Amino acid sequence: MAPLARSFYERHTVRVANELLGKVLVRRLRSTVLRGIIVEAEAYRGQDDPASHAYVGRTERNQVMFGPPGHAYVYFTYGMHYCLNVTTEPIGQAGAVLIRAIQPVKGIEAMMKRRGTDRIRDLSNGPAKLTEAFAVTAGLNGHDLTTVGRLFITENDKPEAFRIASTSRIGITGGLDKPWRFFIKGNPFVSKK
DNA sequence: CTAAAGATGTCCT
DNA sequence: GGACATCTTTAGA
Repeated sequence: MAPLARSFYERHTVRVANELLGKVLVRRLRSTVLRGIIVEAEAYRGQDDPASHAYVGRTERNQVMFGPPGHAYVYFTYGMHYCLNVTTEPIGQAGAVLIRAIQPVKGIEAMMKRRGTDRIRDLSNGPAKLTEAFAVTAGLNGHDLTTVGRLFITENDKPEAFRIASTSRIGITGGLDKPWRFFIKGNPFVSKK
């Protein structure tokens, strides 16, 4: 399956977050390929969004959010965790979608080894968990997701029907009025309860 | 099972 | 110097 085109990402961030649900994240390592279905995502925009890193304007850390759409924005937080976003909106306009949870499909053995657990449900049901399972670190910050490289996103070749639910975003203090967290209803790999 | 606390680096004021 | 888009471990019911 070919990676999603740049035009997919070059739209309103909330719309992209919705449509990323059910898509497949692909991570290519030296001798392994990891695949998983995106089951939870959050939208973060710019000056209109107090919860966003880009709210304060362009800085060294968040500059990827202002760059071209369809790139990975990886940042380090809480002193020990990485989180994976994909950039959205046209160049110059900040936007990113945080991938919060993934349903493992392929390479589960390798994920278990990386995560140090054999409980499938705990492999990638949270933003920092999935980056560890998928070996995503700062080295992938700014990586182009529209080519078949180390990391990209494709359509699911075995799609199943699902319904989308939305709530306020998690772990933030500002922008709680915006229901910009989206997840697949009833999916056991969604974080929280 | 739930609740509480600790770990820990980087960014921004 | 304080806050942080989190997870794990430990203690207790």
